Amino acid sequence: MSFIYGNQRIVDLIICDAFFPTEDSLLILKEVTSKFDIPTVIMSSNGDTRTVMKYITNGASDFLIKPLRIEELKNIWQHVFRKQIGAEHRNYNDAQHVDQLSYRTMGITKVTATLDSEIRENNGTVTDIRDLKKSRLSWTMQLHRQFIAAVNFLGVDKAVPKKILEVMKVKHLTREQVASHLQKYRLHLIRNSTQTLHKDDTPSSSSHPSPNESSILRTQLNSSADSLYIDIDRDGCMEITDYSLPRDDLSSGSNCMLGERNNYSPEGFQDFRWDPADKQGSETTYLWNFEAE
DNA sequence: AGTCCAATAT
DNA sequence: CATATTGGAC
Repeated sequence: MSFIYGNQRIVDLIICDAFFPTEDSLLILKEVTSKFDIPTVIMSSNGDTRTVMKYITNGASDFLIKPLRIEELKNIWQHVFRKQIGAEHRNYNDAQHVDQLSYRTMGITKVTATLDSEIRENNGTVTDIRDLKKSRLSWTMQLHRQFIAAVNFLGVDKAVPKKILEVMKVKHLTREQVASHLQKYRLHLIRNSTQTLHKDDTPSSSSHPSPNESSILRTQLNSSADSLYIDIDRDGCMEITDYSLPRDDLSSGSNCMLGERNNYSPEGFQDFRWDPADKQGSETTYLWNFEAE
């Protein structure tokens, strides 16, 4: 509170844990809202309605449930902006205005760290954190399933990134991402095909082919690649799903399917069951099968 | 030090 | 578009 009193002019937003160690966060919230009208965001691991209501009715601008995803923090500047609209009743369509506000909000981390007003100095320097840490699309089982369905729909030989993208109908998915996945998918097709075609060969060459061997096998395969047959996904799932992607600007990132890091098993695509030899015989349906004609 | 794999470069 | 390489997380 002493910091806020001393820096009220440069504090755009307050983020306060509900279980502040030494002070009652509710008291802080009440005092801030009564004296300063600084947007205050409360966060807590406890998100039950009564708790949230308690803080909202006492003036909290938002209530965030921990653990937080970066997507949830990304848009908290809106509370600062909303306050500005109410106070000034102008400029709310000015994109540059928004940028300035969000940049100032981004500086808060620095303020709390240094207890200093270095925000201005940062103004020209602050870069969007998305520029620093680009997230990667996580090909979840379901997304992969849709990918497979699209590929099978088009036919393996006709399945190219652009067409796959059209068939999949997944918002914000880029052609490049599909192309990358397709590349890996084909690689696994080839790998497994060579294993099957040479299953009677010496086990050493098929299980751990040398670089030379694999490239030879691969060229042999390329000629017959068109004859590879791939089963269509059993449920033919073509659900339309909205997957959020790195540069997406969702106001609520709660359903964001983009993981910070994918959760593939060490075996690579085992989670996708690329491997037809997967032996979990029960209800497991192979996403695809193939056979050399 | 090495693997994995989406992103990026060619 | 296909293929090769990179780079960041593990």
